Amino acid sequence: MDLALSLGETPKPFTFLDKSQKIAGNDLGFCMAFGEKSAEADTGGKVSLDSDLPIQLDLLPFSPVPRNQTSFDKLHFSWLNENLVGEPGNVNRRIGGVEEAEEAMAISSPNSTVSSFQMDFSIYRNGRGKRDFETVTLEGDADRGGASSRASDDEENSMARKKLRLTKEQSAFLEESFKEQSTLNPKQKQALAKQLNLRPRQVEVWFQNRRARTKLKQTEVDCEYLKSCCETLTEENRRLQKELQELRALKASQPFYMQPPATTLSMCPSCERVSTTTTSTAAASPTTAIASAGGMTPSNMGQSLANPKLFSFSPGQIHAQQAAS
DNA sequence: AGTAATTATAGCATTACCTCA
DNA sequence: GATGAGGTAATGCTATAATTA
Repeated sequence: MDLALSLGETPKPFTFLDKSQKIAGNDLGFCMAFGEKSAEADTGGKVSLDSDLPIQLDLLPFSPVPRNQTSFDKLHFSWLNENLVGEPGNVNRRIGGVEEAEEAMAISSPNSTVSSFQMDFSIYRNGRGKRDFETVTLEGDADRGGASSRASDDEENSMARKKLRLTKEQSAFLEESFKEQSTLNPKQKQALAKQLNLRPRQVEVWFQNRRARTKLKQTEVDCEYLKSCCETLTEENRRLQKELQELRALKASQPFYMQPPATTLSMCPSCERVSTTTTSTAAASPTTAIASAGGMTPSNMGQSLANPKLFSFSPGQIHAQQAAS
């Protein structure tokens, strides 16, 4: 049994003879052809495909990509740069005129069973040619985001939660898009989904997960930075304690040595330079001195480490100031 | 103008699936 | 072949903002 699928305004005759060339080519995903044996649709809307059923899926590209382009760095994410509906934090759901028609095509009406159902056809193979996940999902459920864009309860019950694996090309394309913009407005999402032959919800989820990964990575980096700061300060504290001990020992051995007045360090908020004021009470410890120099208490020093600006003077500076006084 | 309802989306935590050692 | 760990797609929930009636 041959099954031909054509998604687009101008269905073209299916030329299965061309499929190998189309697959072999590097043009991304607007025409997919697979040699499979048979298709059985179950009531859940899934179709499992066997090995020699010829299927061609033609999709009209949202923004045409030249056929001779072979690397993603040549791709233009024109849709990312357009002044499209909806800014982050200002989601515009009003679509008018041509855009509305276009959107209506992309977002199919849940009630329409004829022209507006969205077909999501996904066949993925891993590197060894093994079939990872194959479904053909016929869904009248448009992407809405949130619960209603997910499979209906019936579909949910009838089909187990399958995990698709994005192809390398899809992942790379999504990565490139993410580099340009970490969030998508609805139209960009639609366009990307169309280009990658994914459901908009999948694109949305991918971006959400990608943002989460980025944040996690950043947290790890921050953690490492704070750790190194902590180590540096611990080492510096150790050094200053040692120095203090030496000074005390020196003082004990030379009781008639002129004792300098105790100093308190303070930082000028404008120039961020450390200045000293002579007081009658000595700083309890070098750590206290450092903390007071930054307008901090030792207990909140840790928080300030995250912001180097707040702790932008080196212990050496303090030392020099003390020596100068 | 103020308000409640609706809708879309982001963030987050978690689950479930898949791959690989 | 079984298994555990890690990666990640998907889900569920909450909070927030924009829009509409």
